[in-house]
Amino acid sequence: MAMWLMKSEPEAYSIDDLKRDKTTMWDGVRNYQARNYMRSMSVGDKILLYHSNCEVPGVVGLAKVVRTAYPDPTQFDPSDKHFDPASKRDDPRWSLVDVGFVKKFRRTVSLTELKDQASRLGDFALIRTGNRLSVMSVTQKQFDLVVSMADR
DNA sequence: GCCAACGTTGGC
DNA sequence: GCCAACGTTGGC
Repeated sequence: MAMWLMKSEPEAYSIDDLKRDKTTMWDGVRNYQARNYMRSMSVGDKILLYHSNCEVPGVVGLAKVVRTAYPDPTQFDPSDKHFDPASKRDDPRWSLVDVGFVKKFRRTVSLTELKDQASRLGDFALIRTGNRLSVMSVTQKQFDLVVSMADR
């Protein structure tokens, strides 16, 4: 089983929205590496949910993969913000997975705290400078450390 | 709102 | 295939 970290802007879609919806299509990802990660996901893979572009950026809870990758319908919708006119229906460019709510942490594990733990986290994509990936893989050790930080 | 660090696009 | 211009991400 693999583990991942996925970002969202809470103003667009927050962990509270996911808690309400139970599951959601993780649509709108328009980055090839992030897309490739989603295509490699399996049902049951664990996800650290991260809030970006907000007052306290950080990991806010856990989710899981509930459906493996399939074409992102928003790429074909001209009225959608993420419409991609270059994507063909018989060869869709963008994929998504369905994500299910698992739990919301009692507190946010902030980006600042994660940077403070950089030496224990090892090579963690999230805290590499200039990283803008919205989907990244994490190791079991990194996953467990973040979860233990949330319990403090 | 600023801006650094990217990724993508398109002319050549 | 190079690379400048442009658009986006996301912390601060």
